[in-house]
Amino acid sequence: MDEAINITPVNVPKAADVLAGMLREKILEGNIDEGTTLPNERDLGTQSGLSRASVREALRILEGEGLITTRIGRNGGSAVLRPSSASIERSVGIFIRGQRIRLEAVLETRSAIEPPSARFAALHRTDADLEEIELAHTKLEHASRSDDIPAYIRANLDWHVQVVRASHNELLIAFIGAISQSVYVATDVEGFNLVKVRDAVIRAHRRVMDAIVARDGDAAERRMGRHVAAYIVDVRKAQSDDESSFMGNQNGDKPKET
Amino acid sequence: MDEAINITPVNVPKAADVLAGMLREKILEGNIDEGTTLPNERDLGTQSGLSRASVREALRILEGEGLITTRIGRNGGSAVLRPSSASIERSVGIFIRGQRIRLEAVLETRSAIEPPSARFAALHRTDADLEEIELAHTKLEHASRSDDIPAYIRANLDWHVQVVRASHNELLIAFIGAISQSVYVATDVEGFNLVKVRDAVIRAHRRVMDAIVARDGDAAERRMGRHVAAYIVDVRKAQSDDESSFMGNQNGDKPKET
DNA sequence: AAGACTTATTGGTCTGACAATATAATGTAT
DNA sequence: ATACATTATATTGTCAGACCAATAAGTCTT
Repeated sequence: MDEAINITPVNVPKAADVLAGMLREKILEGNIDEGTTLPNERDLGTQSGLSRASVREALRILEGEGLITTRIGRNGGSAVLRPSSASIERSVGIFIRGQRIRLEAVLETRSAIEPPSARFAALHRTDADLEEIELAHTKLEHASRSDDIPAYIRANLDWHVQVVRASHNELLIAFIGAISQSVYVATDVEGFNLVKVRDAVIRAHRRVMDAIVARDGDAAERRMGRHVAAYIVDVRKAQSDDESSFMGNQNGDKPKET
Repeated sequence: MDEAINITPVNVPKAADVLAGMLREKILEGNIDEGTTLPNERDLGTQSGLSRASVREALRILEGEGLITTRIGRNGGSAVLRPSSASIERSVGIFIRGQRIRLEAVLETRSAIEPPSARFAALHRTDADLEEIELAHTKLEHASRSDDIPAYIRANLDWHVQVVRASHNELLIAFIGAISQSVYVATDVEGFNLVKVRDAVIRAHRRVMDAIVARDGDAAERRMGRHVAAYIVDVRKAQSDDESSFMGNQNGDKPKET
């Protein structure tokens, strides 16, 4: 009896899942131009033999995956989309909040990704990339001089994103973008964005940029590594009184103002 | 007239989106234990004032985000789930396929993430982590000795995943898991898994493991960096005849057999 | 030619019903 | 009393059909 029928657990996929899977494959196959609209919901129903309700559930799934966008009205419908990093950013954000990822771990992840990204930026950059990075740096300096802390934090974040963009590695860009929102929350803490710290940040950025301009990958990686390491130390110092610093809350939950 | 009413584009969220958003917040808030079931669809309908169809669309969205799982039957319903890395893996997979990310970029991403992960592994590892890594290494050696290439590739991949797991950084673990599938496809190429290469891989792994055992972060990062760099060179060499090597196809699309 | 009106197409939502399924409750035989 | 078969029930899965809402194409008027 050891070689009995022995079937696997019964597989009962839902109609909407099946249809979503079929459409997903068709889209990822790549033979459909972006912007092309799928048949309308009623036609999809008759073609697939499903009700409109099931078709709509399938479309909601695909919409959630960032594969289509749906517009109302005449000439509306579900248009095919090239999946962007937005979907990665969303799932990473949910993961961080839902798993209560420690702030420390988010910064650690950034400190892992950015130095090699800086290396690739130095190796693969174009002149246009340099302009973007310089522009972000100028905005950072300006925000720092005018003591506009929120603008400073945003500009700081943007500079880092621009550097990674210069790597021309879409996955690294997506990963950095995904954790940026959390890093933003993390660095919005009292006593962290003091003038002294800000000046050090600006000088460190300058050194990294020099290496990228010179296409010196080793130096770019090394300098960026030191920079983000110092960053972590400063953040840790600035919030040492806040013990339970996980990322479960969307609000800033910054320490009390004194 | 420069300061007219000037409203932003009209905001017309769909009923299902609104409900999904409310439920998402409630879940991520964290006050609901995993496994708790939401009210059934009809109750959700009456409570929210929406039809069951809209409620179901909302639930499909949440299901896609990995926040709930829905079971049929009495005592069924939608149970709250802790979001796992599975959702990240799915969105990254879609991104890689849909954006036609170059194979080169996937390997490059891995070569960026793994060396710092090895450093963290050396710093944060437990003895249990070491056992897992050793186990994976033993399997790798065995597969190599028995010339079981598929098993060898899987074991190789698993070893790398185990090292990153030892870093105890959930985000890095999720990222590596997400690109592992693509790396698997990438490394399943003719002429890459020769005995000579396999022996070098095993020796390199040994050196990385020694550093992790010794809690030597610098050495672990350096050795892992050299290892994955050599990896890329070997892959590039083995598939130099295949020009259009992007990740748009789920099948192996390995070079023709000679 | 410009603007106002009409109409057609499409997604958005609701209602109500029935089918499928998994568990709970109940009954029955040992 | 316990093991097992049967029935009842709660819940999701699916469908059909209708109407509303938004948008753009078509048409008419001036």
